[in-house]
Amino acid sequence: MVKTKEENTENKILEAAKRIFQQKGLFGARMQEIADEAGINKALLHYYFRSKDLLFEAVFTQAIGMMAPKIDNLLNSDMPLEYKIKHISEQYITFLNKHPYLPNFVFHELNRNPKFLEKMALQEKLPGLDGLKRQLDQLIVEGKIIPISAEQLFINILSLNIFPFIGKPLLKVVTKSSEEDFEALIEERKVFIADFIMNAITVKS
Amino acid sequence: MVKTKEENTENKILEAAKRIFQQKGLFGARMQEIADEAGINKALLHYYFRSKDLLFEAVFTQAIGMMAPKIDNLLNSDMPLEYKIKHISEQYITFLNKHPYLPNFVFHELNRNPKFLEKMALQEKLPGLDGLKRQLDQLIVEGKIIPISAEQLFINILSLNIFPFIGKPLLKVVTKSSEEDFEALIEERKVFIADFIMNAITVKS
DNA sequence: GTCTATAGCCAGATAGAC
DNA sequence: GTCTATCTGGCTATAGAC
Repeated sequence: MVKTKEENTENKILEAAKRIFQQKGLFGARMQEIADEAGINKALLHYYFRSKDLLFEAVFTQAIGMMAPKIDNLLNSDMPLEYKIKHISEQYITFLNKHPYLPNFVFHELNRNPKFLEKMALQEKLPGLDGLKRQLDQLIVEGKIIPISAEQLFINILSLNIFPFIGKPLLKVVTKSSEEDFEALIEERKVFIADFIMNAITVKS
Repeated sequence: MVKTKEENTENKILEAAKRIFQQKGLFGARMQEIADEAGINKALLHYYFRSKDLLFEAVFTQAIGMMAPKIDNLLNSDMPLEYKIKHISEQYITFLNKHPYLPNFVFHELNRNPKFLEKMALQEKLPGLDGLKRQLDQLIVEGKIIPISAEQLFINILSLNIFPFIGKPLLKVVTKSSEEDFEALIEERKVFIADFIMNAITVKS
């Protein structure tokens, strides 16, 4: 009987490293801390991943890999625009609720070291805007939505979905929300964001 | 003749520390690096600020102090809502263009250590949503805007203005923008964001 | 106030037994 | 594969001359 994925050491380390790196960043994390979290000792970390940098890279690559497909889905599926916008927020927010540290982690490290994006050959993996652009042009010609650039709409969709997770500490204070209040606000956004965007771009008859 | 603000040592250190901390974060920054940037030696940093933590705190407090008044302006000035929304983006984006590392820095550190917000007694300095709420209620009753919660509108305004600066590395790649292209996109948003929001909340006659 | 030199600590990495 | 013990370098912080 082979060990399950959760039980083997390499995976235990990755899971522990994920938790620690995502909360503290590359420089804030300690190898000892990760070892403790994984229930093993420091030497084993180096046995499996050679160095802190390489362990970090493994965690970071996996994190990007979790966020990218969701974006691709928004941009390049064949569903109608309204359907996609109505469902992207629900999917994305549900996903981020399970991984609340992810946006802060990914964007902080990307800003610190943008060459991650090139280095990992993500240009080829990351989707472009061509699909969305075609879809928008069509709807604009039909007079169904106002003229809007795919770039700006895309930036808005991502902003509205992701920023609340990054800005949570500040937003909680300004909106005077308890933890439960804020969770409710986020939950509400699963439909609120889509309505807001559709209102903004739909041509009223 | 007294030294100008820019020339005195304490201020040279603060400016240098700001640049380094904002790019690398508390743990990524090195005291030696800050000393070099300020054109002095490490010992002087400790002479003026005692420790790395205290120097960091000085920089961070100042950073928060730069962002908060802009938010207060949005929430608690007496101007009409449409005027405020139309001008907040222009002001905020102009400001962030001059301090592009600020959002990433502030929100990363707030997530790492949310007690900064309480510790600095910012609850009293940070504005609440009461003013905006009253303004919205009035407009809703008059039938000029759709029913919308002040909390959600506030989160949206902040998201649309701030996120592009945090997400820049990713957004540049996905939108296939050069540095100049992306700057143009941001510039465009000074008016685009306001139009987008007003479209979303205005009741069409 | 500003400098050089150094103390003291801590974290990443390795050696080597089992 | 997994452990304990240890090396090594680098970083914050301080001592002390000027």
